[in-house]
Amino acid sequence: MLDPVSRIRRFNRAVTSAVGALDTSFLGRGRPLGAARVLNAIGHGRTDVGDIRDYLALDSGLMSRLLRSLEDEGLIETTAHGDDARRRIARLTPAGRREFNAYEAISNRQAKDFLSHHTQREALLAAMDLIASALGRDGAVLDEIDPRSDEARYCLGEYYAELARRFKQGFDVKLSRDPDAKDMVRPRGSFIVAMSDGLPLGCVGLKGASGEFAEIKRLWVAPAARGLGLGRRLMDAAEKAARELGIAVLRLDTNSALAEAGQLYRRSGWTEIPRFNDDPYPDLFFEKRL
Amino acid sequence: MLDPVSRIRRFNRAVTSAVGALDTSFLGRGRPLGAARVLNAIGHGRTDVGDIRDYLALDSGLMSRLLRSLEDEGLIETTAHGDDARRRIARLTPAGRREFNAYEAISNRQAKDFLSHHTQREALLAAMDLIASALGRDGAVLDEIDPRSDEARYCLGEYYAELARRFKQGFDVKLSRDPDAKDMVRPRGSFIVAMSDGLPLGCVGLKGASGEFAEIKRLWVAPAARGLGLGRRLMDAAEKAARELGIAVLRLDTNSALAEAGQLYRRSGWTEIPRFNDDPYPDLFFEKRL
DNA sequence: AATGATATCTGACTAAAGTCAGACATATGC
DNA sequence: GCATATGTCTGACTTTAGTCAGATATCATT
Repeated sequence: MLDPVSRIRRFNRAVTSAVGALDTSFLGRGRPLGAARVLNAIGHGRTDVGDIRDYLALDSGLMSRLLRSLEDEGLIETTAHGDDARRRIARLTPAGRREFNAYEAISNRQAKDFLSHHTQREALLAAMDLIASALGRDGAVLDEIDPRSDEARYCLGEYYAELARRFKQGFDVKLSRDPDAKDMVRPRGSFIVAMSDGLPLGCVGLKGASGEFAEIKRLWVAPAARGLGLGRRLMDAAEKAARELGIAVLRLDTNSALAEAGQLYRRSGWTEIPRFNDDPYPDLFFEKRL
Repeated sequence: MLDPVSRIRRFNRAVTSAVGALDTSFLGRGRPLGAARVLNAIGHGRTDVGDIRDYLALDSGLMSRLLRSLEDEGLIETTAHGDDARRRIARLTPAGRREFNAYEAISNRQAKDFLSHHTQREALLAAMDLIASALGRDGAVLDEIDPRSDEARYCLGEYYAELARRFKQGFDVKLSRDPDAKDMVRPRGSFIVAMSDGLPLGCVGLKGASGEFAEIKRLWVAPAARGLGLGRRLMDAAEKAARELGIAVLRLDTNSALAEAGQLYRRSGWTEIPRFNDDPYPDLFFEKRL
């Protein structure tokens, strides 16, 4: 009764019926599920017909007919792609936008209903994040963004909060050598986030232009996404950016309380070096030559 | 990006594609999904045709045809129900059992694959338990069982472990007034577990025959299932059993460290009374007249 | 300009799922 | 015993999903 496989299968059964309920409620708008799925994909910003076809795993003939039926209903318009007239772009008409909003409202209401019936909301949401990340393990996309953007600031906030929890003496950004955002933007450096379906799951900063070496800063992975190799991917991406910027030597500082991070560095070709700055928080220092 | 509704919807999307993958793998056995679902329902112990129809939400005509096709394949047999000859009972033939096992193997393999790709297994399983319980909130079934059965012993083990965590001074069953199992079996008392799809989610004991009152003991709800009103349901079931056994006065002892429990008692008609035993652990005592 | 690759569309299918009215046998209440 | 309700089955549909072989237009390369 405790065996992991039956626990997973119990989860599968519970979730299958929940998904079925959502599908059924979508039928309430008098449109087959296939057409509703295409409309929703377009509404969520997928405009390229081929892209939608891949995403929904549809046959090209079926896709074409579904598009036609939505067009006949006056919900979408299709135009040729500017660069390549073979490709088609689908867009919602105002009527289509209204219909899409109605589907959104159904989904949102279901989500709210679910939440409102439960007291331990944060635990439930954390569990959902964890599972969504685990299921969509290949789903996280790495993006280079501005370290002052909302997504980046969210990641940094979580990162600082975690340091505060894990360091015995707490953590105060002001006491640490906080890198200037401009040093983490090309051409001097870079800032990379891992996004999964709108949720930031991790980040890393490459702080360049401070002499003979550049630094890796602010490597963070959301608790929900640990154990999926995201830290590795972020580090690889940061190294790649460093190479592109012509950086030859990378350094970083960390704290021995962050054991997973230390392991990751050692396993990916970093070597420990003596202290190279006077920041009060780190007690471990690494270098890697590219 | 942090709003609860989008987090739930991200979870929905992740899970929808996972469910789709399981469905697709079921098609590998050359049978349409509808027939496979019926076969699996029968294999999992649903034998009553009407019950299967409700569970899978099938039209009676469709259901009948699916049964016929499984019968033609030699996988099931149907017979009339003993009490009511209108109702039909479906059972697997040996060939059907083999085919069902093949589907089971597919599900089990998928579950194992999923686990083997992740490092934080316990966290993942705990999250799945939590969500499965939350989604299947009406799914928990209360059963009266022997307090020496595996399910009961599992619940009690979890209960003791939780007390040990929550009491400052720890918890040792041997120091407490551990009720004799025979006092929690009819006709003297009762022991009730809440089972959800094979997983015990909670328990409560009714210890009778010790004089002018009976006692409620060992009320426990699994962390994954808290906030769903299961404690209330268990207490109601225990009171019902007490009434059936002709018990007029119920008492219980608890500890103020278990705040939720105290709240539950107060909200369901129990009144605080002076200490009525010398057990070292409890510091709060309640009574309820039926 | 010719060739081959690519993106989409059309026509002609099949399979699966779902619907509905009515038939039939059996149960239940008076 | 009779009327009514219930559970299952059959026949005759419709709708949705999915498949496949070309047709057509466009792009990239030589």
